[in-house]
Amino acid sequence: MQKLPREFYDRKTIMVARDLLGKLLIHVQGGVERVGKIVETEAYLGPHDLAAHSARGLTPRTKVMFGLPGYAYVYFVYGMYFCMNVVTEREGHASAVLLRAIEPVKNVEERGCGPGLLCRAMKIDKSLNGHDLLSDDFFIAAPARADVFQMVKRPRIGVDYAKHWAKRHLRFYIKGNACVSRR
DNA sequence: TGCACGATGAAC
DNA sequence: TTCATCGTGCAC
Repeated sequence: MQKLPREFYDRKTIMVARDLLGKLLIHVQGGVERVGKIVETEAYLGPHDLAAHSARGLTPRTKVMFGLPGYAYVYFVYGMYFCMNVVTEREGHASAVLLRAIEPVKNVEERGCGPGLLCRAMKIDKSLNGHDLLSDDFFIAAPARADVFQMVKRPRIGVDYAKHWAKRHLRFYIKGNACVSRR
């Protein structure tokens, strides 16, 4: 299991979003190592992308998105869920990849289908906002044996307000995966 | 200082 | 289609 290097994140956001499929998200908390396989992602390209939070500019909330690649951007939505992103590209580019679903691999008791449930299952909350994903307690790694799969591209979920940006196929998932069979 | 609205999920 | 629930951003 190889931890992804900084250079992995310092690339085109769409490439990062595609390449994150099949990778392992690891969160070690209180001596418990939880592992989930990433099966669905969405790319948010930067301030010019009207669906991205960074389109609102640099604010206390989006600060992490404007920072270095390879850091976690965790935010609170709808008064009850957390969503986790991975910051991509150079500092100031303000782009990120939203992790939308994981498949439980180890020590994950709940299903992680959907960005809110993913965070709940992996015990990810606001305290991990701005956390370096090259750390030893919260990171992403390539599995020892990469599985073969087909990738599907679709429009992103819940961003209808973003005009033409809502139509672009910036959502990626592993074909046939149980988590993303609907919508 | 107030308020409309979410990168959601579950129920109906 | 509706609702739970509250932080964020922007209007005033």
